[in-house]
Amino acid sequence: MDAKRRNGGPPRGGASQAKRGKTVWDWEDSPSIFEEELALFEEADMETEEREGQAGHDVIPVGELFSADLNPRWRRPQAAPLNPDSDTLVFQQIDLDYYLGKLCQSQGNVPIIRMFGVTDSGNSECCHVHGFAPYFYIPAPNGFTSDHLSEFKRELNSAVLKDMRSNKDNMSVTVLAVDITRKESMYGYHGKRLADFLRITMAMPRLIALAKRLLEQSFKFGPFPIQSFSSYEANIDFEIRFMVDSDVVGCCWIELPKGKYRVREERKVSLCQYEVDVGWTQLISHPAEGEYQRIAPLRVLSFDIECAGRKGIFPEAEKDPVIQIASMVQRQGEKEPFIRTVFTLQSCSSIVGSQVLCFTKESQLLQSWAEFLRTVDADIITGYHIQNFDLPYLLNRAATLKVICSPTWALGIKSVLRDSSFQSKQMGRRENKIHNMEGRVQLDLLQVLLRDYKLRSYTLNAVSFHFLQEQKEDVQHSIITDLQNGNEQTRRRLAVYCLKDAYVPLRLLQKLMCVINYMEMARVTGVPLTYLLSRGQQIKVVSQLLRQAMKQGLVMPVVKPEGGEDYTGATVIEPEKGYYSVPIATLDFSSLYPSIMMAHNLCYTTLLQKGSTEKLGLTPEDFIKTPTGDLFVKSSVRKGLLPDILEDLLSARKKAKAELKKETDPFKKQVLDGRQLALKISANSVYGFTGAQVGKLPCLEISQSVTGFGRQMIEQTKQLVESKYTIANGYQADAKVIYGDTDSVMVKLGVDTVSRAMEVGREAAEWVSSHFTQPIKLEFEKVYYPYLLINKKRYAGLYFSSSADTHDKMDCKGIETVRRDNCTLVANLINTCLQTILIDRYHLDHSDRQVGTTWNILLDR
DNA sequence: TCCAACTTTTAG
DNA sequence: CGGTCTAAAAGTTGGA
Repeated sequence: MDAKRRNGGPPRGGASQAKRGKTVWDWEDSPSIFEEELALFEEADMETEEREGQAGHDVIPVGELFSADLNPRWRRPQAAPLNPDSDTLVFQQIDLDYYLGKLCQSQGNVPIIRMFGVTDSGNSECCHVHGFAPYFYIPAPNGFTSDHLSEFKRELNSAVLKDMRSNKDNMSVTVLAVDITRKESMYGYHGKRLADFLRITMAMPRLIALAKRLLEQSFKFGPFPIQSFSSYEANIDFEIRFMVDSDVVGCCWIELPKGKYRVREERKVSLCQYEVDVGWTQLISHPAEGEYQRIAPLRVLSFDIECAGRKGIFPEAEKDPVIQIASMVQRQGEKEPFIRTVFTLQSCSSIVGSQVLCFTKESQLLQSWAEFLRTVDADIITGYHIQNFDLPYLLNRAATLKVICSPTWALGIKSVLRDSSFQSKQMGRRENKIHNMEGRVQLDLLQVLLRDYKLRSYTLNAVSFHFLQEQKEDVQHSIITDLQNGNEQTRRRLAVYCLKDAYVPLRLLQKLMCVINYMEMARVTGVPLTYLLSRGQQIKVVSQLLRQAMKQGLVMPVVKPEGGEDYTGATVIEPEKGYYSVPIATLDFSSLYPSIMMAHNLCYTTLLQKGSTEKLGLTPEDFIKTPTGDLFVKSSVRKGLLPDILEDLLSARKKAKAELKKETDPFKKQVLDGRQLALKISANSVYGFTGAQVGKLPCLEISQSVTGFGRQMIEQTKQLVESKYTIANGYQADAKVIYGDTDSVMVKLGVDTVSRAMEVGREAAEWVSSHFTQPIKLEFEKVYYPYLLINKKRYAGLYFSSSADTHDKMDCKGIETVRRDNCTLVANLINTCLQTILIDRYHLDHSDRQVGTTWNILLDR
């Protein structure tokens, strides 16, 4: 009896049955709220379906666990037969990578793109895309003609072969092709002159860097002198190269027309229901518009493991066993998980609403769970801290017990662990474990939260409370082993805890709309979903830049990273510190940096490098000089790529917001809101990209000009407001800008009501806007009343925006209440103080004379 | 006790 | 290989 499944009455037993003396646990009261929730799932299931295996009484031999009769929900829907001659295959691609493989026996390895996806009917699919090869460019040397092509190719090929450390694949052809094309470098404006470039196509992606290095050092061929070549687009990931060239964006829908693809019956390498081969020019990529905005019914699996650690020692996979694995599987877009199961070591009492599978041997538990994972065939695997804990632990544990090393988790590819550490100015050093699982997207909720949310605490309990207002089942880590060594009731207690830990990430995923938001970001920026989770900000801009550049015959240079000096950023207006018991209007430039770049046509392609003006014979009408003294041509001469990208992003955002307003379907609303957000973030990261000094294409002329304009604008705004709103001009009082930071000014307009401040604020914003170039726009944002200005970047106030009668919130910036480097007592204390002096101000100020006097002393008046 | 250098955290 | 930006406050550390 290796595995059993039970379904019994309410939990019985308790401390009296525990083998270990004292009552370490105090739990045998009523079922928890979570247990009731689980039970409700069961009822819901019953209404819609006959009793399936889910609620049986029988003990099931382990071999039968995966039988379709017993666990019909585990598998995906049956895949209809696919006839490539008459059927078109349409699927949403969710992951895209490449591998090296042989097209036929005689030839060497070639890179093959692989797309994983899901069809509308929920069938999984793996598509091998053939025929796309990596390439890069170099400028053609002077006097180069097509007659030199073959010699160049031959020389480069032999140089590459000579330099290869080991020629494992026994390649003889590394350079597949060299062609002359007319291109222009995107860096700097040089009169729209196309020049000859050599497009060098290599046999494998990793040969690109090699060829680039050889050409950069010194390269001799034919009658040409030894020279070094700068390279273009040699640092582009192969996946991105393919996606840009074939107009595929992350998570888009792909159509394989009938007659254009082949179905694999044998030689299947994946566990997908459909596995097909197609040529890279045959597939159709649909832009994410209209019906192709939809999302396929993806399977999302969330899991959590429990280990029996030794007292006071963090569990180690080499020593401590895995005792439970809970899993929940949900279809994207549905409200509840349709699989709820926990695998336990040793017996465990039943839990209504979930399946309990008990094992006597840990190795069987692990093996069965791996089989479960393959059977469920999830598209997205989630959980909390799975990337650096659960998955590595399972893998190391399996290695220790010498099980499930092969077959592996997902594909026919062995899963291995890799350590990666990366450093950035922003994030510091960060160590991560990488666990390959081709075809399944690993979405560790902890990583998502670390990336996108600033929280006081990242424990699952704290996060759950923060977002869901719910506490976890409380089980101290120290008693896990005791619970395991107790009886089937204590192990049940543990299993409920484990199930909740698998359930909460699913809830969070839903609440934060992670899947939708990430998918929209992938679609907007054009990178694969997995890039968003494993890579930084830059790749998203590179992807967009390449797409835009390709349309105009521009190529992107490879620049060697060299850190330079920091450049000047934004201005913070010296605050007039104090407590303001009058309304303070706040005016903001919306999307300041993007709109500066658009208004002044700042781009790589419009930058005039030293001496270019004379060389190109440009008149002063053709270009502008930025506050930092850099020169850029006007859009009448050439429209920049970055302004183009930004316009696309911002107009798409406008469109998404308009659609959002009209849309009534809540699911489509979520998608549109996710898109709107992705577009905003993308627009704002373009500036950061140009200023990233160790980046793919830094251009400080752009970034320092942007901040330079920003500084100028905030000063000008201050002066404009203070010059117009004066007593001399017939206003009640002289307006005063009391503070401002980067893109905002706080103005004391001298009016005494919120509604009046709103009126004047709106008018002022509009008037100031008219002094700036389109699309720069100053907007009225909010009124603070009252307003406490402590210092630069530290203030608080009651926030009025939607209504002049009631405040939306108490807004605190930079103060202890929002900082995470104090204990909560400090935050609470300060928060109470602020509430008192901001919200209860009338009480203090007017009604209570005694306190009112103290108040005046405090305010120094 | 003071101060400069460094760290952490936020605003935008 | 990977890695948006600067300004600025306030706290910590360590040397004189």
